[in-house]
Amino acid sequence: MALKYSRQREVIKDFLCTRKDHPTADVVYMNVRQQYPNISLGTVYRNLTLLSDMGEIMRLRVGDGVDHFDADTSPHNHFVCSECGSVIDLKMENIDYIQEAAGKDFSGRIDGYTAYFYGLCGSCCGKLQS
Amino acid sequence: MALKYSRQREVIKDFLCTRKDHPTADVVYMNVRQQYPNISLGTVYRNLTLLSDMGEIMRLRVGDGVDHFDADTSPHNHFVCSECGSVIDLKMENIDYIQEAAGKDFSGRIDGYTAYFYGLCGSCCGKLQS
DNA sequence: ATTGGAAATAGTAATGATTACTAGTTTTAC
DNA sequence: GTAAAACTAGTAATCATTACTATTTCCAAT
Repeated sequence: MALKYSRQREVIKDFLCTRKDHPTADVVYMNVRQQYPNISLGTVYRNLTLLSDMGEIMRLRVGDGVDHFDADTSPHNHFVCSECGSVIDLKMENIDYIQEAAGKDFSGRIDGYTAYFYGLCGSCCGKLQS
Repeated sequence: MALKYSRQREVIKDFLCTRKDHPTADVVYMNVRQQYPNISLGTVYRNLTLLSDMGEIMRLRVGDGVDHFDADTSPHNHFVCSECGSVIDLKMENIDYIQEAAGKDFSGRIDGYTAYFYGLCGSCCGKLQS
């Protein structure tokens, strides 16, 4: 009996599945509280960690000091806007080749990688052309 | 007169140049205090930020919750050991092509990327084979 | 060389994301 | 039904980093 059902965890997972913008724990908390008014922030954090440990969701450390979460666990890369901070999915060819490249002259074992691209998102790009 | 000389900044930069292990602000603080006993942690943080803003050093956000700093500003990639947490330089071919790949089907502007590889370093790899 | 003011410093307090703790509640295997 | 294990809400603690403040240092112009 490793894992027990919890309504809170279900609601958190369900909410995350409706979003494609990689919300932070705090954003998840704010939203989930609409349907589940007295859920605790600690519960949100614990379940997000649990779900990502189980591989049901992904934790994104994009380098802005706050963890983001993604219900889409299929392999894909992310873009982070330097202006507005939004985290966006990238549609691009597979680049797993870089993992091979990294392992060529390395004495340890490489299990994976994370790649984040940054710059200006489409919306911020337009705004700054005035 | 934008930037003024400071002995503290010089000592911090000099120390960082002697290290290839990408120390954290706290490690820099501990070590610099040997030659400069009453330097403040805030001064270390402020100068590390200043130096990286000027492009003299690099700030590495490897996703372990602590910033690491690197005096080597030439383009290269990093490996993070999942076991011991050490951050190691990788000797590998240039992979800037992934930035082109990311920009192909993207409406914004891509200015750069960060790629971190993870797994077991050579030393931890050996220890876990018992 | 003196000096005025901008930039830097030490020391400390504040911030903010995340984790830990605790007493009580829910789930579930028997 | 029941008991143990897992979970929860609420709160306190942690820890990296930033902000604040009174004082000191650097340096360009006199």
